[in-house]
Amino acid sequence: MAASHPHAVDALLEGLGRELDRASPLPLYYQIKELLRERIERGELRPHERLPSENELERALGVSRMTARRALAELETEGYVYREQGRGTFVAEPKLRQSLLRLTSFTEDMRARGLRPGARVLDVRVMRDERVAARMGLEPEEAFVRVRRVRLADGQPLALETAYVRAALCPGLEAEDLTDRSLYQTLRERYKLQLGRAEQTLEAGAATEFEAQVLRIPVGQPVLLIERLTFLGDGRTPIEFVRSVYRGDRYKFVVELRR
Amino acid sequence: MAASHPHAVDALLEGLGRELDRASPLPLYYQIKELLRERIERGELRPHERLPSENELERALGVSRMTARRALAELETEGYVYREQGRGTFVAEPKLRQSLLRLTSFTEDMRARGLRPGARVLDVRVMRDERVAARMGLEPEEAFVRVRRVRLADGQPLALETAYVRAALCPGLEAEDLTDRSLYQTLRERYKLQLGRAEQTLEAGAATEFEAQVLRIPVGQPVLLIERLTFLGDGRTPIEFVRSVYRGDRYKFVVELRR
DNA sequence: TAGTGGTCTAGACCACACT
DNA sequence: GTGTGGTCTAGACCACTAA
Repeated sequence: MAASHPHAVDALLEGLGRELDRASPLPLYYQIKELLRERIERGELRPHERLPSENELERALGVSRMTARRALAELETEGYVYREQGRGTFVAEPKLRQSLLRLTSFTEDMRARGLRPGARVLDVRVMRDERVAARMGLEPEEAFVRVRRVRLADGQPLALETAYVRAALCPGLEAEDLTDRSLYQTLRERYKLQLGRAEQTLEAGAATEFEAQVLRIPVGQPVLLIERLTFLGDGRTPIEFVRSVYRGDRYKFVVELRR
Repeated sequence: MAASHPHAVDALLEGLGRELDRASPLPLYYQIKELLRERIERGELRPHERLPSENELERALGVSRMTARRALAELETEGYVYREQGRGTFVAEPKLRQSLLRLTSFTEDMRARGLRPGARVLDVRVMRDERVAARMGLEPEEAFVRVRRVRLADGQPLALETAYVRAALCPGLEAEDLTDRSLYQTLRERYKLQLGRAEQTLEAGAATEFEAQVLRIPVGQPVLLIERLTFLGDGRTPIEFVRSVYRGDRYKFVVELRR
């Protein structure tokens, strides 16, 4: 009984016991995992607070140790908790969870960095592009809305962004004003398009004359080239291909890798 | 007995049985997983080829089903195999494996790309570095083993890699020959250090004189700078800080973003 | 019907941390 | 010493797939 709040775990276990549904088709380990995850995300369990041990879950919920163990082990691989042999299972820092690879828009990315996002539209047109279509696994005749914008951070040019969005999935997008607006937010709110996953590549390059002019840097300066192929919620339908050119001196890409 | 090559699985099981070491301190499930993973990465098991079933592993290796199961289940979460109820366990497409965001060594990264990894050691020393220590959240007096290597892909220089490993956690590392050897594998197998997660940043830069000479490119050419802070399995104990400089014309970083 | 993976139980021994 | 997580065993029943 080493916890600072002796009754905290007991109260938690009681709640879990009430919510666990043995008649449900959902596996027991999954139900336990989800119940714990909800409490962590709602902040009812604070970072570094101890979760029930395998033994406590076993007794309180009437499940075997392997079932309790699986719930805790999956929470660990998903980054919600960390486990220490001989000590227990504890809620992980939210920072670590957030920095997991999430599909974010430029707007969200800048806000997370404490910068004011912006966008200046250079060009919007409906067009075809065989290479982009091939990259997305589509027919060469596929029509795209191409949106070319300068992305700003606190008013300063940070990136040149060229997005190719499938015209068939968002009719009329070319008429939208995308100045200082998130494209992803527009797709979500106006066209009800839920984004799922994206395949992204990053490489180093040197600024071309056009890029240098737009980004206000000398020709040949290092730039970070980022290409992203985004899919809808089903994980298979491509929706957009984006090529972005970031100033190398002002932008750093951050990822969190696991296992 | 539905396999197209009825004896393929039998031969595989025989090999596994010989390599499994019950006296090893490494867990059985881990050994089985690694042996299968090696065969997949070496291409001995082709995509969509069936792996031994849990039952077959159980009988051939003399382990319990849960142990065999855990090896296969972890291969699944790591993207190496897919499992279908009632059918079996099969080797996944390499493309899907690569795009998953995993904490991989240079060695694993190159193998996944179908290239032969290598390493030429430039310098190994035990030293202090206040800035690196601060970056890792350690006392300024902390001692590191600094390993500076040229990383090769198919024999060609691809990156300059400088790793700072905490000397206290791997005594004698400076005496190891890390030529053409994975540092992570050495940490895992010789020092029993399990890596957990890593925080990584990527940015674009221009090659310095030294980097250009080592990578055999002109000074000022674009390079991809990757810094990685790696933690042990507990997710909180820092173990190494690595700064890598990749040739911009030959290396592309791939990530898969979700949600 | 036989084989597969998915879930679950009820034990066991171990290394490790705390006190 | 007690409690924790890490590994492992030897069973069980189920849903699903394929012959």
